[in-house]
Amino acid sequence: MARARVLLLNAALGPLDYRIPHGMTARPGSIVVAPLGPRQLVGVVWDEESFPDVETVGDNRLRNLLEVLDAPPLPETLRRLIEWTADYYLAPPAAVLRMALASMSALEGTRTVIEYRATGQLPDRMTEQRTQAMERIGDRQGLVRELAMIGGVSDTVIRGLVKAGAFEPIEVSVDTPFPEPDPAHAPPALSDQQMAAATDMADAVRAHEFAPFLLDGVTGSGKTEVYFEAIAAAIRAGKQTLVLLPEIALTEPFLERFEKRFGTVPVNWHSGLRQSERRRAWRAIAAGEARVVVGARSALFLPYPNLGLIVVDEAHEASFKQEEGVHYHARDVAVMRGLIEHFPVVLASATPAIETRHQVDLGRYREIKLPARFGGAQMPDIEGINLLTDPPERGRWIAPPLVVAMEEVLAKGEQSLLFLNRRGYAPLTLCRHCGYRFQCPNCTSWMVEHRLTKRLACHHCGHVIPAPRFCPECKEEDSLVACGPGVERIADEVKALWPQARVAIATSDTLHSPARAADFVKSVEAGDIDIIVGTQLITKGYHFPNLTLVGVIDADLGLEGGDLRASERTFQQIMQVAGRAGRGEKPGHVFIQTRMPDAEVIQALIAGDSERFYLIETENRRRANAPPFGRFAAIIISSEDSDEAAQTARLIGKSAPQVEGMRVYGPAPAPLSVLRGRHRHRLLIHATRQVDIQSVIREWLGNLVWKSTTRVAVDVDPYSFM
DNA sequence: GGCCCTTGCACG
DNA sequence: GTGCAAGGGCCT
Repeated sequence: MARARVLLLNAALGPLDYRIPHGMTARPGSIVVAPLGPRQLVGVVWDEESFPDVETVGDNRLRNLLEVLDAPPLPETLRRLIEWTADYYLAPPAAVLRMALASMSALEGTRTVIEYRATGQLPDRMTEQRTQAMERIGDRQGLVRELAMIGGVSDTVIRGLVKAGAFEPIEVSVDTPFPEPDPAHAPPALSDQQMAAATDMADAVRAHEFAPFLLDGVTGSGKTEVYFEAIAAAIRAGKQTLVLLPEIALTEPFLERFEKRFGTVPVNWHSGLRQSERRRAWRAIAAGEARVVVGARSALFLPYPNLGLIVVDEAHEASFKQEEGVHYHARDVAVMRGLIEHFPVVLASATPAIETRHQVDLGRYREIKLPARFGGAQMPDIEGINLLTDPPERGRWIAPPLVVAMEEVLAKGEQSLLFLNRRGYAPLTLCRHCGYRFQCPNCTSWMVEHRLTKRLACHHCGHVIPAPRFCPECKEEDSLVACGPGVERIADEVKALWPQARVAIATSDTLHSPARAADFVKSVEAGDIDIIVGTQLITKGYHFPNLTLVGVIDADLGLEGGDLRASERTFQQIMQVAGRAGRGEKPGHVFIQTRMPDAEVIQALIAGDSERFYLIETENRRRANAPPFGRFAAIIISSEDSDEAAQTARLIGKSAPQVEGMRVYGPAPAPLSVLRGRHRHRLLIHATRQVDIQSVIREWLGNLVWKSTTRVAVDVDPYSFM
């Protein structure tokens, strides 16, 4: 009898065995519908040998599979990638599988609609309406609704014409094919070095072999142009390419550049797609018809049958690490996909992660360094402003030297950018009278004032309240004060200093849609903006030739958390934002405001010496046995019930195994001790590379039981320690 | 005795 | 995840 082991889309469930009924063809990878109790679930037929520990049940207990869905089976290599990801990140395989089957409607098979077009035959009876409709429509084809619109008549007129034989129905797939990018559309003129780099990558694409690259070069050195040539090689070789971007805000400029080079935009994949767009993209990807896909990290697990290249742009970005559900790092899984499927993976970054640099040092990744173009933009001068000796006035945040520099730039008709990685007006609101502080009811965090929308908002759970007029505690009016700066407050300060200056705020609040982002870019390019105040959103991707001054309002902000990547993150962020200055003909200047002018990061930034920073930081990591030399994992226990969470945390802490080379810290209440109404506790596990940390944790937690209302999540290679 | 709510477990 | 059956408490 034919059996199938099926991984169902249910994270709580391991693989289950089913009978393949007579006449049904189902093999590993087939996407099927299976009965589970009274319900029906989608799943994928899996390889028998993948789960040796699963107990097999007798034939008599098997139920029949109900259906094989009309979608291409999941490729064998993708099944291996799903297993690896589940194993490495200690996640249920079904939770990883869900990311591959990211569109339920795409699994329902080809969907068609009926469109109509003129037959050339005239109806027996003509009316004024019919004549008008037929004239206006001509030989166009469309849905009844569309044709009625074009013809300027009602649906009934069109239906009458169909009945009379003047229009005929045509069955059309709702999923119209995507246009194919043309590698010969507009090849760029590359420098010798760029050409050599592009050739290296293209060779690897054609050789069909695993080859990780670090494509390293300052902003403006042409990284995109170079990897575009690798993409061109993949298209010519009939392979699919995936380009991963760290955030949706960067897709718009990317699409534009891509279209200039290849004559059409690539297939776009992100969480904001509508169901119909998602379905169309998924089917094109799974059919191998989508040649180039650009997307957020969730595009990584889609079932490309024929992937030949992955590019991870801005590969150092922490947003590639997923912090919910399956805690995977898209950069690392991308490299694994390249290894399993034998193709090159390009990590592009002007400020590579320490982990990535280390792989280069070990000889595992090939580094391709692009020098800045001769005669082109150069890295700007970087200067520190010591806030201890040169402070701004009370209640102001722009120090006098920066004010002077901005004044000059403004007078020359050039543009400035002030960088502060804090949305809103002020991060904390308190009552001067009684000391009350506005805190989120669901999270351990302050409510951030947004003066533009007249609200207070929690940046963790999205809770908002209207801006209060009096203190809810002591009822005193006019007693509320804003503490600390956000970008809106900096913008106010700018307006107070230069009332005539045109100021734009660039954050995810103001540039929430691609259209808004495009408008913003246009108005800056057109010279309609003098001063931009922005968060990390504007640290990458954009290129404004007339922008010659960058001011970092608070360089110490990123160092406050004190986690292991604080220095690195600060360095990368400030290098990225500094790269916005002087990208055209004119030289740029960068001012970094700091209370710690002697900190290594700040010194390295001012010296413009990234090599020195990498050396020092790598050495610090080596000494602390931090990644990439040692490893971390976190166990996060959360529950709506505070005692229950604490109790489970203690239980897990008490049961910690003694392992050579491994230390367990905690449990302790998480820094964000309440998040979205759940009380959280954390344990941190620090181990040497020799420890098989996943196996240890699997065994450790596998022996314990806790209430089903308590969630225990494992974060392997954590980026957030909150 | 009957009813409701909570809890635990199976689901192939 | 969800449906169901078992167990315990409490009302009639």
